[in-house]
Amino acid sequence: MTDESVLELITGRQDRMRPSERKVAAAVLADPAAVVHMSMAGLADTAGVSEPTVMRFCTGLGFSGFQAFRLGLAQSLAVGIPVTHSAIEPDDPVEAMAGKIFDHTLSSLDRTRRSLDTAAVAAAVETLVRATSVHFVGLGASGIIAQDALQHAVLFGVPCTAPVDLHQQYMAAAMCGPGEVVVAISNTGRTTSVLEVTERAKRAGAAVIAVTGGPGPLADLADVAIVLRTFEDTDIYTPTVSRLAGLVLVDVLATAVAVRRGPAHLERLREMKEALSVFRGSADGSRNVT
Amino acid sequence: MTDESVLELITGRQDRMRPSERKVAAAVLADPAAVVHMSMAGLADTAGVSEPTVMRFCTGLGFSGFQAFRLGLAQSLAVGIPVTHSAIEPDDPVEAMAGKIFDHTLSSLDRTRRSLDTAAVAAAVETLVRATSVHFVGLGASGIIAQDALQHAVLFGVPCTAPVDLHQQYMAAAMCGPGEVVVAISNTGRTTSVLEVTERAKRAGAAVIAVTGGPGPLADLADVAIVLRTFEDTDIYTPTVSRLAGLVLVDVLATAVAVRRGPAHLERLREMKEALSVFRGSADGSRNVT
DNA sequence: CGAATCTGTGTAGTAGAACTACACGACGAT
DNA sequence: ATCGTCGTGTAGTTCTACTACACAGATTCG
Repeated sequence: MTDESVLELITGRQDRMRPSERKVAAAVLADPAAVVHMSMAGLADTAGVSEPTVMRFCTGLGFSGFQAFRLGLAQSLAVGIPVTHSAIEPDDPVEAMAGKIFDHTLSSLDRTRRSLDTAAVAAAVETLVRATSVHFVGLGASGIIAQDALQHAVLFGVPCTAPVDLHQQYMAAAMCGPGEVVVAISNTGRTTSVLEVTERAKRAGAAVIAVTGGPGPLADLADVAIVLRTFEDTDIYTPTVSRLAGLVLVDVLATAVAVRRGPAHLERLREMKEALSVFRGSADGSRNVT
Repeated sequence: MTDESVLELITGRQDRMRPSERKVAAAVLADPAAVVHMSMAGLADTAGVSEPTVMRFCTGLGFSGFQAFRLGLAQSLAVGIPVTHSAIEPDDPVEAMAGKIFDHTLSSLDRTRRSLDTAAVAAAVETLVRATSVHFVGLGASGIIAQDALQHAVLFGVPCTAPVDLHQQYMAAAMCGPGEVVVAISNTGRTTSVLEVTERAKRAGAAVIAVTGGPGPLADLADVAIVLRTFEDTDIYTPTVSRLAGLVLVDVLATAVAVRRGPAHLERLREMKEALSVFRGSADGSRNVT
């Protein structure tokens, strides 16, 4: 599993390619979905080159042959074409926009999955398991992630907070003692307020887990830094995928910690989930999300 | 694009299959990743049947042949194997759990994408464009979606609210007038409090958009019902994907509405995003998410 | 400035793959 | 008990991916 999609790979290398291979690249980029169902001869024909050229194109990309290339391309497409390759146009109908946004989200989460540093995640889990209490801090979209993490508090098994107010965040950080953990969330990793809160928490003796979109001040500051790589939000139309990646990470952390806490803890959770069904009219207690 | 993954398709049909085809199904289900790189002869061999049987298996599933089947399988796998087919075990290492949760999330969002009723989304956009103000209501995980929607309020271009408190939600609903829109979010679609709020909003003359995980009381009540199909959360280990699907939908609605509001509105948005950079130490104004 | 080499491309051939027509055996029905 | 049908494997065919080789153009070195 590489951390780059086939489409990215082609785009990146096409200027280093030989002229005729570049023709193939153009043909693939023009209509990737069609290429998936083509034979080698078909692609060679539409690109206006010979079959061996297509073959060289595939091997040059690192694939063992045309078959492997086609398979890889199919997988990249399944996960969705990022908006980098199909931007959202103002006059798109709603269906097209929905499709593009879902595609972009999926491919972006796919990148996060591929580039995720599992060792860092494991370290974070270890830290959280040892924690006596956990504080989630973040502003804006990252604040949403913090609030969502709080909803999973029962899974973490220790008292959790996620103050929405910045001052309250700072107060919580300042009152931290050893054994407490602060999870600082910021996609940019350079939101000054969050950095200040984090610094204060460290000084107070708390362990800091940073959740960020890339290296930066926040990651440097933290004891454990989890980087969530997504496709950058360059355009105004571009949906903000970073918060989704954050939520998935919350899922991972919460379940991993819950599992580590042992079967007794899980049993209590199950009972709690069943009890939640009183808020619903039907007696269907198997569902667990409102 | 069908709304079922290949793995689901096989699982669903395997009891209606002929004995030898069932062998093939078992072989595929046992190690789908390996099958992707097999030849027809290879699969026939590991399943203990002849090549034409494999062929019949593929055509029986609705594929034109083995090639098409293998391609479809590859795409299903790229999107991730849902936990239905690879459950989370308590003694999984963190890396495995992270992988499975990401896989499950991706495949679940893929299902949402495939089964999304774009006509309903278009209708919702239409309703929102006409709105004089919008209120988002929901509790628990769905409350998170409401809060996230509020973060996109600027995109909607009209005053938005998303009260966290249930009573405040009810009050907002009761004070609605014609032209106002209530977006009611509930994955189960049967959370009684949310139903009450929604009913009250309708009586007050507001248009109601329901965001729910399936048909039910809430969907019946709404003027426009958007159903987000995900993989059901049956297990306690299972991550809760419904909120992610909700967030993506929020993205879709927000961008679609913003685009519909015209270029002047978009220009104001761009300026606002640039202004947001003052909260960051660096002068990097191109990023837009904290 | 010319010859040699090397890079880039297409041609021809081959092994193997996917797909198809057919035949055999087993089971159920009349 | 025999006929028919359903399920399965065998043998053959076509088309596919892949490979070895040869030619043309550019480049470089004598």
